[in-house]
Amino acid sequence: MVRVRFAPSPTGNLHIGGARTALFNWLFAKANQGKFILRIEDTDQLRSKKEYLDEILLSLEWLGIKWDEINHQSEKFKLYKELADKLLKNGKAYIERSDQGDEAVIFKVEPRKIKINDLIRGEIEFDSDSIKDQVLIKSDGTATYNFACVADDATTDISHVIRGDDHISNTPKQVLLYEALGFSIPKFAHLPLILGKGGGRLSKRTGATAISEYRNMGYLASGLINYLLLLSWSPGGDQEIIDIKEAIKLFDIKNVNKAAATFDLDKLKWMNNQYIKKQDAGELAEKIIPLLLEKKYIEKDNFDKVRIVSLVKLFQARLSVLNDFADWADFFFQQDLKIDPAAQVKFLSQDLSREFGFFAERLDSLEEFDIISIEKSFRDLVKELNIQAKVLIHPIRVALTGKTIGPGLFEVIYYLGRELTKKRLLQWVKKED
RNA sequence: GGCGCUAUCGUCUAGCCUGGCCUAGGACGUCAGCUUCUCAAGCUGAAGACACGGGUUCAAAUCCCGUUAGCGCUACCA
Repeated sequence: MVRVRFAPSPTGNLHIGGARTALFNWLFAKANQGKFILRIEDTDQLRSKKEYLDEILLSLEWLGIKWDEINHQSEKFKLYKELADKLLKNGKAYIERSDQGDEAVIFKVEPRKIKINDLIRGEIEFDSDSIKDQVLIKSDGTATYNFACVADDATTDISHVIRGDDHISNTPKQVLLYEALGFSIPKFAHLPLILGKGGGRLSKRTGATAISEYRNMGYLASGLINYLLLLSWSPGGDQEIIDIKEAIKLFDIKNVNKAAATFDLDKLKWMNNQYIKKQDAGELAEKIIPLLLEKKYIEKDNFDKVRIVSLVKLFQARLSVLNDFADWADFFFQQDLKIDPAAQVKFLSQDLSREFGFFAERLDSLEEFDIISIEKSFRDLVKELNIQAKVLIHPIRVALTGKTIGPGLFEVIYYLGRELTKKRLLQWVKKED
């Protein structure tokens, strides 16, 4: 039975690297009908915080990574003590007393060679000469990372330890402990690291690290998952858009790369846009509505959902992140239009009173206020005025949306509605006495 | 410093195990064009890589050795 675990420590948020490790573990479990266990490594009582734990759990849930079991190291002090006593009894560990009289349990490292067969990297050999005797139980009575890790993996029957590259050097220390304790050794797979832009470690400076930040920026869990999946893994061909269901079918740990990968926000954005385009506009609207409420663009229990779905459709293809919608569609929700100064200078400097006035009149007299009729009335007007359509389209767009960019003008007019359109047009018509 | 890991376009990668099908494929990004009321989206095209040096071989991106560079670990943190 395949049993894997993801073991975050609640001393920080769930970040990109952790999420990728969790994803690969989860995928490996799913692909092999195994179990995915979440272990909270909270032995560091000083740095572990409840809010971090909550954030990690929430982020995993948001990503759709569900755990079959969960356990906390802070509740297993007794286990660690028992195992340490066992090593003390059979002479594989000793007690060291500090000047203050505190006692620590130390593991004796005998000189020898340790071989591990990594599922991703193949055989790696270490010499225990380079490993010092290891502290098992600290003088405050808590277990050290390597000891707790082995104790937990062994007693929860973890079959495969899939974790970050940074743990390779811990592996020989842990193998020694498995053997001393008489436990069978799990299979190891070390995932390459995810680097920040420029090659260094992923950090705040090189981009957001917390999963929750990506959620707040309006990334879709599906898009982020697909992007993460492609960091250091590929199905072996050219396919890139792989949803989670297909990923379970295709995932094979043998196809994990050995080299570290650099996180690329541009590609993440592209990927997210792919998923936004694929998603049903109604579902997308459900996710966008909270953002609009937050901006006070709409009022709770008092908005036209159908209209919002239509507006979402208007922008869907051009959204990299959900939050883009609130920025680009603001003119549909704000009474007082904010006009981009540069756009105003470029398109509204000249007097368009006559043209705007005519168009407002035509819209007013339209029997059917639909997109086709709006466009027809506009085309007729420019023909009569003997001007090019775009000469008038751009200024009107700026007058109505405050921007030079946006969806098709006639759709904009339709969804803005007759009255608001007229009002925004007429603001540019100089009154003559 | 010691130990370990890694090395294909700027980035993510396919190919490497099982040498010839590789004048190295795809994607993001960049640039150009098409479309068009703008911006996206879409479509078409372009530029762009086997880190270096030695082997082995009829033949090497692929196998071997070395060099260089990058990264990780080297805690009574996890």
